[in-house]
Amino acid sequence: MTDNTYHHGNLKAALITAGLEILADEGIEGLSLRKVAKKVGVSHTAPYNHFADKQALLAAISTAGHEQLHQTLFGMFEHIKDSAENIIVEIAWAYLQFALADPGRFKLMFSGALEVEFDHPKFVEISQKNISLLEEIIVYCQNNKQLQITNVESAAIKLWSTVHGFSTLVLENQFPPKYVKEKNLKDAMQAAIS
Amino acid sequence: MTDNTYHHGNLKAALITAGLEILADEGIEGLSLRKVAKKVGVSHTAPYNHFADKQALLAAISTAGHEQLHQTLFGMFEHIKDSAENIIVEIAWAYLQFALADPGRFKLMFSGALEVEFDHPKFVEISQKNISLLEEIIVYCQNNKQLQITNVESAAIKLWSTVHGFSTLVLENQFPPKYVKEKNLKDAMQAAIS
DNA sequence: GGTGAATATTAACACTGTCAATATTATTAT
DNA sequence: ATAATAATATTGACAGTGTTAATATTCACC
Repeated sequence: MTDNTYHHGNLKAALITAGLEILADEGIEGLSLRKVAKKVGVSHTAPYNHFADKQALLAAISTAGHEQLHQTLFGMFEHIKDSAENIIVEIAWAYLQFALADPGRFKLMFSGALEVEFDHPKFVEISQKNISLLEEIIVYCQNNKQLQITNVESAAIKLWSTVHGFSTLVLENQFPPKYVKEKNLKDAMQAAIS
Repeated sequence: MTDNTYHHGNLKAALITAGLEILADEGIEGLSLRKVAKKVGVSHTAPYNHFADKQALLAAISTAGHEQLHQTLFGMFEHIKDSAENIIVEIAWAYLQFALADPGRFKLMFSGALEVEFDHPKFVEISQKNISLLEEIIVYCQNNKQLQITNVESAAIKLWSTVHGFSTLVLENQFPPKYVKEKNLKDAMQAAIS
């Protein structure tokens, strides 16, 4: 219950947010257990009381990232769904912006730093939530005549695949420069998901 | 010129292939500079005569992986182009199989372990070669009436994005289990890229 | 054959994840 | 409330990591 003595109080949450900060500041390379602990002001083995090992901490940070992504996409959808001409493109753009805004976070989220099945039901939950949101968006666009779809589930997987693939490849500089110039990135993206 | 004395002879190439072997055996976590050196039977600082740092070695291994991918896809295309009903699906399937066959290699290839622009023109070259192959395939399918396309470049980016995104998300277990059961993985993929 | 360049080795450094042993605080039972 | 137990944190150690500096060996060439 105290706040500056032996017991921290809510170390678990503090470690996760500190991890996200390090991710934003130094990228995925700088994210070490000891550095996270030091940032919170705690000994380098204190995290072991809350996470089995580094993997578990990374998984928790990754899950927090997925929650941020969900919040970003959900907020975007709520904000534009009655005004945007092409909702899908706007959502895809938000996804790419999320990746570019904090590449370290995005890379951790999709770097398989997790043993999904067993340990982290929370991750499965948020993952499900994200794809459900995509389905919701698709259904909305369908009703809105912005989209013609027969199988919503397949459409969601397809959309996520394309958007995620494009974002990843941009992030990793896999496209030859002439294909994706920075200026017309949004045009390139629109062409890629159309 | 000798083969078992002080000078190794072709250490650079040996390090790259040893790196690929470790990647296949132990995954990306087990890939350390020292382990690669030990596998080749050389001191742990010998690699520094051929690579500036670990990043440079990883970039070289990654480039070798891209060359293997190119060879795989090119060979597949040559083999099926006159017989397959849906070339695109077969190529996409080969891409996914390449990823699943050696996840460590695939992850390294697309894990941004490189400072593309400057150091490694070879990487840019092979990257260009791969997307050119995709374009070639698309043009072939276009002539073959398997595909209707207006802009080949955009189509290549779109195809690569979708296939790569789907493969990555499968590899990282991001799809909820019910969406992609192991048995109908190919069906799911076909739906995703159709 | 001797000289310089290329290549390899040994030794050391700071940093990492992890474990064992210990210390402190919180909670619960009596 | 006090004693016992659980929860939480610390210190110290260990092997493994990337990297650098200093040194040794071999190669290519005059």
